Amino acid sequence: MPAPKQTKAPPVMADADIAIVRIAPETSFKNKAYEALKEAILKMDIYATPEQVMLDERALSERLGVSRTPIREAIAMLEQDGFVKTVPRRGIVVVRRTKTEIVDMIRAWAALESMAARLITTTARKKDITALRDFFKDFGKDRLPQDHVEEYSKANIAFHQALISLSESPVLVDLTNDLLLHVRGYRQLTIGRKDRTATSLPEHLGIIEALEARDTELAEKRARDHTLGLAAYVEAHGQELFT
Amino acid sequence: MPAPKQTKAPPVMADADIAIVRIAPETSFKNKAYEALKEAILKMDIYATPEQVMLDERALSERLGVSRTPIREAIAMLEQDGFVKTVPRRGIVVVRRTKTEIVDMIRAWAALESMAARLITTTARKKDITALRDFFKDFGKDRLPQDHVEEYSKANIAFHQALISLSESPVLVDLTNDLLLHVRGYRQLTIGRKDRTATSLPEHLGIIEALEARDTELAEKRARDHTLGLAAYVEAHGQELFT
DNA sequence: TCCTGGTATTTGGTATGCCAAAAATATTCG
DNA sequence: CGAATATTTTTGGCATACCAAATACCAGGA
Repeated sequence: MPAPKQTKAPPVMADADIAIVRIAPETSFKNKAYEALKEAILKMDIYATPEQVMLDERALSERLGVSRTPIREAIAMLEQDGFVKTVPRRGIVVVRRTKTEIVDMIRAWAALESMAARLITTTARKKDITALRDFFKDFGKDRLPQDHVEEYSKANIAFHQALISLSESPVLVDLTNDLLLHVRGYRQLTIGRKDRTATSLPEHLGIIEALEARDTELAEKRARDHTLGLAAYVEAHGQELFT
Repeated sequence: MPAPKQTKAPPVMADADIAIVRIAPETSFKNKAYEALKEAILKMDIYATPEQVMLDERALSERLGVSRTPIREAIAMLEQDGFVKTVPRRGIVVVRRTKTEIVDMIRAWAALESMAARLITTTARKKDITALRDFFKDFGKDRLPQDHVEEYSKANIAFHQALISLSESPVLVDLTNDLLLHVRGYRQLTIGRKDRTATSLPEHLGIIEALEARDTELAEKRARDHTLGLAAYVEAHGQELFT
């Protein structure tokens, strides 16, 4: 790139790169509708309501103040995610997963997380690994997780997400987040259970130790077994939730 | 449920469940367009063309003989899959993955497949496991894979898909297939390489043996290492493909 | 010739309207 | 009264028209 001429030049764009990246294209209605509907679906306790939940395009478009077109596109996206299923001339139903499906998802999650653990042992910085302990700093002998289930549950999810992120693998992160969204509503009812919460913390610390020790095989195994334990728990005790 | 009256009843639906599930709702234009576009994208050699490939809604709608509406819904779905990315007022671009992304996907694939192997050792029937050998029955000492790369590549993919299916885990199957679609076009250029093909067959047989022996840990390890080997290979030798 | 404006065109985004199938409701007839 | 039937309403699918932003193109002037 040639140096700027020293003579008085006509007004040109300043040479210094002004910090203008690109005018942010304000998200389209389609994407706004997608986010809004996704959040609404995740928020509603789908497994608590007895009859199946239906969505109505026209009602939604009126509710969100946009036409049906962007709504329909958002629905199409949600259907790809597996959150809803549209039945022609019938309606749009919010998908309920069966217990078997949830267990299956948790197993896949275990697979992805154990791979993340494996990668972390070879690439992550010690500092970042140790930082994982912070998620549980509020819990200990004098403040047991099983006495603060709700709070621990949040820390738990945050820990797992941070763990996966340390792998620096966008694919693992994305896939896991997707799975977590499906399992989540469910977690509120099961993961928080006291009997499991008690064993959860030590297992988490065990994973962190293996990561710090750069023991690839052990870290993978502990991460896998921990989440598979959850799967087994749901399979054994989650019956009543899927009537 | 009350028992049917024994008196001569007026013509009603037969009691025996006739195997009619539901009149198949002939797929909508939206879904047809989705399948058509997906196939077209996968078929085109996206990594061979120098300039980025763009799609045009109007051209597509004319080409497929439908209006833009179902086309746009199909595009929205493909975008969820990560096959295309639409830029407002600019166009729809077919996404190119970088080498790093492909490697990342293969790692995730390895994670899922190793979990499948794990599950198979505890649930699959001996007969079905043994049947996996059939995919390679056309290859041997007198007919080396590296001399029939194209044919072996197909057998290879079929084997992996059959393997995952044996896990009887819909989630693992779906996630793996999705990943495979992204990696596939790529495989044509890399997996078929002679140097790797030579080691592939023995590794496959090793996996099958571990499955037959119901050795959970070993099967998992072999499945994982086999696919991670592919990831390492692409990472090391796939450079020239991503100019 | 080259730069500058301005104009026409392209392209995705959105709103509307109509259609047919399905469901819900009303009606008719034995 | 009850069941079969006709009618209305509901609902997703699709086509079309218009908009605004981004781009491409073109004419005029230094």
